[in-house]
Amino acid sequence: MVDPKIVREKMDVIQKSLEKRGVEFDLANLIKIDNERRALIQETEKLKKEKNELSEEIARLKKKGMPSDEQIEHLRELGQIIDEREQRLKIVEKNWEDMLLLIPNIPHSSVPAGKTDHDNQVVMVWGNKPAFDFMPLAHWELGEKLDILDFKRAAKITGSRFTLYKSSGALMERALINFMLDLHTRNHGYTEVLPPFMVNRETMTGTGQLPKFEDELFKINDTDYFLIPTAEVPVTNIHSNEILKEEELPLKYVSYTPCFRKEAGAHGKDTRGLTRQHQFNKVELVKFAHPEHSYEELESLLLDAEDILKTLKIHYRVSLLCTGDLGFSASKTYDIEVWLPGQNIYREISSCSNFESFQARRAKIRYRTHTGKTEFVHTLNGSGLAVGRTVMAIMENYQTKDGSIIIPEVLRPYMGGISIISR
RNA sequence: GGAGGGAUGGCUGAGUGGCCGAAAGCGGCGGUCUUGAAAACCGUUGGGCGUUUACGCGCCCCGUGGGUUCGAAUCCUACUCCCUCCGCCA
Repeated sequence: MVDPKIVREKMDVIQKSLEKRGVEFDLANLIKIDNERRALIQETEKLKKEKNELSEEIARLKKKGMPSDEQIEHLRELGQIIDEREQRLKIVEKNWEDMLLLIPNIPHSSVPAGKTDHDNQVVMVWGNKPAFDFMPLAHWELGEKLDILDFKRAAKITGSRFTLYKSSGALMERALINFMLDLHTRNHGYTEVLPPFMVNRETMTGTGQLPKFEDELFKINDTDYFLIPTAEVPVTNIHSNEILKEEELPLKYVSYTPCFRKEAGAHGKDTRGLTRQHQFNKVELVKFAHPEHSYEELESLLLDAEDILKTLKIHYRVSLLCTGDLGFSASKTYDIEVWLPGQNIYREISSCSNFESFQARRAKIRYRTHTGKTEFVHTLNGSGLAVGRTVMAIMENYQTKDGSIIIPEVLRPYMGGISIISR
């Protein structure tokens, strides 16, 4: 949620932000509702003050003599008027909040203007495309030939966009999860957490998935629980409604979870292989940072995520997302895009964002400053990394002419020492 | 799933209809004392909203929502969560 004070006092800032993002929103109406809301608050509070004073008067009189019937009758009437005002206020307030929750975050000043992902800026490139003296295959071809990925049977079991991993494929997925968790906990100072994979509506609202994106989520029938689309949701909400100590910031968590997404609107896109699934595994990095240091923390978060690909020795580049491609809750986002020689494309494998106080305000995550005040923390997160897409990247980058896959050195201890997957 | 018990400030814990936003203790912070520290003593110590240049003033919050009452932390009600016992179960 954006700061309501900014909406009220610096409407042009919000207006510009909406334009940069290419989002339509009736700001004038929101301001109108806010004014109505505040007028109602002032009116009811004035009445309440009057009521409180009279009430005390009656309490005093009761001790000595009896209060008059007229006074009690007057109070009763006052109470009725207040009830009526409060009911109106409640409606207006709900309306106001509903609208506020639909305003996207304000992009950071360093975010380039742009409309689509074509306007994103490549800010760094690591390594080189591997040279092959044969036509490299896409991972789905390799996976089926090696009998380690079975898309047909997954479709039989559930439906499209699911995968059955087998033998070394399943082993590699599991190995990567452990490798990533170990690297981030041992080398980068993150605390491992294993959260619930279902969350309630309030939690989903805290990180910004609700109310706007309900149609992208899987909801459990007959409950108000949702399957998480990313560990960001449960992990960021670990500290919802809490006041943290300034000196314990930044808090850093790493979490493995499966992720469930409907991917509405992506029909017909990336239908083959592991790229776009309704269920996939991800190791996620989450930080709670001091507002003064959150952009430094974003840079180090990005490096922590990059470290996985560096250690696996896979070529990638980093893009800075433009205003039009930026997610609803984010102020600034870097995408790590891994090279996939079998498909001849770069593909997003991690997205690292600073949400500033946007999620913290929704989820009420605060810290106490040295002066004793409470302020909202800044929340950040990034994939470290998407596991299925990492399997995909290893398969395509480490393939050999005969269709085998060499296991990256660092992964071998996690895979029982094997160095190659072949038929 | 069945039967009971409970939810109060950072923590422990009083409070069963009217200066209770809440006693007391612990913890935290500031101070006195001390070369320094401890102990002791004194003071201070929740959050949100509205208004205000500011000092301040006002309103709301005792798990959450509704209700009774002139007045609710206190009474009623629904829900949520926690604890104990029984059943079931990985």
